[in-house]
Amino acid sequence: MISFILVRELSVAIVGIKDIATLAKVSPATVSRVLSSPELVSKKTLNKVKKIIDEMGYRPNRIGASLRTRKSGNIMAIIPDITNPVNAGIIRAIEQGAQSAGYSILLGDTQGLLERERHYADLVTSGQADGILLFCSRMPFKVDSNMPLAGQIPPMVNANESMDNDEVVQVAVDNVAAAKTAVNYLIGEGHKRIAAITGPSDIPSSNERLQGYFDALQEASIDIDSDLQMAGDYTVDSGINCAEQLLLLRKRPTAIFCFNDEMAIGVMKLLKKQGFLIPEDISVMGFDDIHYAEYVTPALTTVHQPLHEIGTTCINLLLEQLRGNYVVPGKQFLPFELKVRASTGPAPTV
Amino acid sequence: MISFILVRELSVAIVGIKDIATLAKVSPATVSRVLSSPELVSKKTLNKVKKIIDEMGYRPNRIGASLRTRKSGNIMAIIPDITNPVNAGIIRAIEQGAQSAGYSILLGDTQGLLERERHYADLVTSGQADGILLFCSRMPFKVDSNMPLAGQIPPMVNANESMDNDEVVQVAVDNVAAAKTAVNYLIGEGHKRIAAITGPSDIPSSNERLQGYFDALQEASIDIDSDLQMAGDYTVDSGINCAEQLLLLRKRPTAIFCFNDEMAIGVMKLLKKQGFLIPEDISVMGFDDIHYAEYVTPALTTVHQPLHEIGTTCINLLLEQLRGNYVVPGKQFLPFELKVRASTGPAPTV
DNA sequence: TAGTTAGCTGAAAACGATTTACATGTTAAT
DNA sequence: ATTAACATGTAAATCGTTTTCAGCTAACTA
Repeated sequence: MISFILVRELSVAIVGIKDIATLAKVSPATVSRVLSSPELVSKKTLNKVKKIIDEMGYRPNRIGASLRTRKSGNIMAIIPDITNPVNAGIIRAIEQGAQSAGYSILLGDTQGLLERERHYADLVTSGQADGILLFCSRMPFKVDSNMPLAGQIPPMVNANESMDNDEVVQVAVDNVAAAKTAVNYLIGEGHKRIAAITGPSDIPSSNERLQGYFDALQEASIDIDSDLQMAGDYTVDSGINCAEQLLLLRKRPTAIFCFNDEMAIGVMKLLKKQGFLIPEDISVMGFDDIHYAEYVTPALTTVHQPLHEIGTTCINLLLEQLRGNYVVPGKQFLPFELKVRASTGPAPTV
Repeated sequence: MISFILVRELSVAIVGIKDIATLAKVSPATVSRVLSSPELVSKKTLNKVKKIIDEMGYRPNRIGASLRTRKSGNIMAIIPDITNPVNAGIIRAIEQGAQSAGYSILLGDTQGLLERERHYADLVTSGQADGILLFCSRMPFKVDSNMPLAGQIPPMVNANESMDNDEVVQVAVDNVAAAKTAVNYLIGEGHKRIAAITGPSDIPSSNERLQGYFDALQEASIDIDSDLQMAGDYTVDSGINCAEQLLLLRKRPTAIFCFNDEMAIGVMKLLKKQGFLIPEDISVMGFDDIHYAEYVTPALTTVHQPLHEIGTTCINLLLEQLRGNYVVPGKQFLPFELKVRASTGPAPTV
């Protein structure tokens, strides 16, 4: 218990730029230049200083530097749920890109609470982060909608969600096109009664998927039956509940399109429990293509999202902004892919 | 492109403690006190200053404060893979605990690379973080093993892994006991040929589980057959590969104990593909109890790890250290639970 | 009334780097 | 030999806080 304060003084933080300067018999400024603009200092002093730095194991204090340069070297990632494999996959790619550009990721799991989104967004206001990666759909800043957005918010990119503000740069899959593709495939298999289990109604990406669902049905001249639309909340349990409701219907659907894989897994669980055959009785389609979609039984047909690509695109667009370069705002779409597996098939002929 | 520098100057960063002080006609010191020790300032000035702070939307610059206080308010989480649901689950709990204590989590995904572990550990040396949550088993610092560890490393807790250094505080499930429980259960079901698919041999927790496996067999006087131990790498694919090898054996196992659920899922996939019945022909046991274990078919019997509890315990022990309090080093075990589902059953009677 | 105390407040010195402006030393050109 | 140009180095200001120390006022005690 001789205490960490002591410890840190002694073994870690004691050596500063001034100490190095003294030991190398140069000024602190020279040491600083050795580290950040070595081309400005003579070979001889460069080596001399570098050697001392090595010997002493000197690490420049980032806080001191940040204060002066007004750059923290951190990027704030604001995420509703890090436990969600889609988010985790994207984050992983982001983290890689950030680290190789010398940035660190600050992780903020908000549990969907606006309050916490705001809190984390404030970290950039307070200098702890230089930019934001936002995985939710709400603007975490108070903005004056009469003024151009660019002047009001820090560098930011909206990842894998949609905001209704066209002035923010957004990276995601084209949800309406993707959902439409999925439903078209089901229609192609002869399905006419296709149910949709959506996400929460306040989540734009869910509404976009719903739009794609409508579009596909409309183009195929299939009547839209509102009994076939159920609102889930992206959890397995909600998939189970919604499926229950659907099975109670007088005219059951022959296919169920779930707006994420979790709910699809729930749906399959219930269907199997009730003795339904998948896909012979009812086809099940997911969305996301999480890792496990492939391993449930039957393997889940779903829409693949390119998580790694989404992540790298996000971080690149953010880094570009952080470099002070202009990035054209608006949605940037990445390609999705329909993964046809065993959970979908032709509509029953009865 | 009129640039963020401009932007930030104008709309965000311009108001500092001095501005508030000037406006409120007090000294910066008083403003600081209003924020951090309001009991030291009179009601009247308190209100006056608070009002100005509100009006101006002033947020203290954390970097400036950090420089002075030598506390960054950050905790470094060093994780081999954030995509792993076990890690993600723990992190989520940690993040909550950290945030309510006023700390932010810096996320470092190392992809298992020592170099990156070191890099992230260095962030505390450079003042960017005050403590470390380590999800791997290697010490990311050079330490002199002749000296007590306490003086050489910053506040740190080892999460869900094992380090062979008893001086570091560690939080996890008792892997040997857990594995032993799992294998005992299989033995109780009449299995005698029980295979083990381990993790990488350089991962302590995997070796601990192997030890538990040995212990259980030994106590039941079952001969240990080295053909039945396969080294996987915690991926679904390695589960598939190992299962393949096991099926090629002249005397096949009647149960397969996988050291994580991913590999168990792979094993089940292969078994089903080859027409084996689970658990009638072969029982499959996992470890971790990830979210999806419940939803594969048949539902996976596995060892449940209390992720949330592990997370909160980790963060609490770290916070305790950060407060300067002594924390007794060594392993702290959290209770596991055997979840018996459908993938295991009595040994075939042949 | 004088002296003490308690309660507030302010001035100024940190914290550890970067960076500007300037000084020195060296070389090359006239 | 003088000067200009350049290479190299230094001193000092700066970033935005916190915190120590001292000072002031008002209230209380003797």
